Amino acid sequence: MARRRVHQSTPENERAILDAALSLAVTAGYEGTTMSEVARVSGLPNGSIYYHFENKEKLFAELIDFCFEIWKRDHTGPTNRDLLRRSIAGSAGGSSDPENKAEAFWVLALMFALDRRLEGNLARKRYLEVRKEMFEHMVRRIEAQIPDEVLADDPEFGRKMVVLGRALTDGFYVAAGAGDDIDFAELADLSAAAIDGLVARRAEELSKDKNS
Amino acid sequence: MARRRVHQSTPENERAILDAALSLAVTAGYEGTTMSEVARVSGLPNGSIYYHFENKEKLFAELIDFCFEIWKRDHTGPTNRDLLRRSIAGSAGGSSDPENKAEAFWVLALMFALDRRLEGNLARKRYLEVRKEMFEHMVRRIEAQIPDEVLADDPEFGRKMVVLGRALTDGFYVAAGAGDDIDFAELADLSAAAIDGLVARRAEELSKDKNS
DNA sequence: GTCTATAAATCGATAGAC
DNA sequence: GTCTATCGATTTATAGAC
Repeated sequence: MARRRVHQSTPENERAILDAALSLAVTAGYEGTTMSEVARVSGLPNGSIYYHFENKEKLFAELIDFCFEIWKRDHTGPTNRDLLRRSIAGSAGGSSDPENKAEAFWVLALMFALDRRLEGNLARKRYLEVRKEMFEHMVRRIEAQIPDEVLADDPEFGRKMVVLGRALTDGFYVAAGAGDDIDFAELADLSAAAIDGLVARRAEELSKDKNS
Repeated sequence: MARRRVHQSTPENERAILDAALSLAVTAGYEGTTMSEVARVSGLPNGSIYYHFENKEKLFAELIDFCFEIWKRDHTGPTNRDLLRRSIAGSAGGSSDPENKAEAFWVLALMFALDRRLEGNLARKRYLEVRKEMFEHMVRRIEAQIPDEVLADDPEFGRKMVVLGRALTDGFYVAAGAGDDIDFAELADLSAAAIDGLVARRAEELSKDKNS
């Protein structure tokens, strides 16, 4: 028999609730995920959910934070030259890998972005903040790969490339959700090549201007 | 006093119901749009909705068809060289132009694509069919703009470009929904340039291979 | 065909025993 | 802290008068 500590706060149960909420929300979204189902999947009774989390909004707000921490951990390695390729390729595995929290999170996030009836909802507000943090995070990473002359000419160029990259990533998650018949690995390469091409072309134009 | 015809089937009411459903669904999605609200906005009582449409699923399935017809009408002009640019630029005006049915439709469509709990839902099934038709429609249009040598070398190249273009369009609608601070017109140009660059590069590679 | 009233099911949330 | 039972609000859909 394993020892069991009795008089103690049990964050394990909160983890179980968050895990249950995530796995459900990925396929059903915010409004489609009911607190009863969260209770059932987590193995806890209905009332316990409301003991650990004040209400549905706050549960999902904490879920956003919970997932963002995982995302940051997965996207902070010092050596990673093709974030975009990885993100897009990851969109394909929505249903195949249930343990891939980062990808699961992204689908939930898209629903929060689109559902404008959730205006004012605490969880949606938290996601929009996280979305901005993710954006700045990726701007810092991509600017290191852009020639200095390009950034000197247009300091916003890196941000624009991130906007493009995020649109592509979001779009491929939509495609995965719609069940489009796509070779995600190949399209991820094409996407990366398309953005690299824009950077190269801009650098080329600038060097031409200088020599004239 | 205007004349009023009494004993007659009234498709005007069905139009009013479809219009009401669309304007609501754009901001609230499928599940967020209630039949009571549709009734209220359309000006008809609750029961009349169910007289004209069998149930919620069939109402939305017909709404998809209704919007697709508008979309086809707007995207079939013989002279239109930059579909992608227009689509992306249009994503910005989600809230500004309430009469822009084509753009409104796109947002509703994204929700149908993402909400996997609607598996088996008639309206979602209809959208996925329409999504395929839209895809083929755009493939035909883009292949006319791709050099023959490229298509001879890779007959699927046009389809891949449409996949990229659609991902970008979908992604920018997500960005608009999230309220991202973006110059959509400029990003639309960059997107078009990115895809044009891929085509040009492929054509360049092929002509180089031939001369070796 | 139009409209009211309401049924049947489900949701988020709470009360209170243990 | 855990669990059951249930409230009150909301949703889709129907029944039936007009």
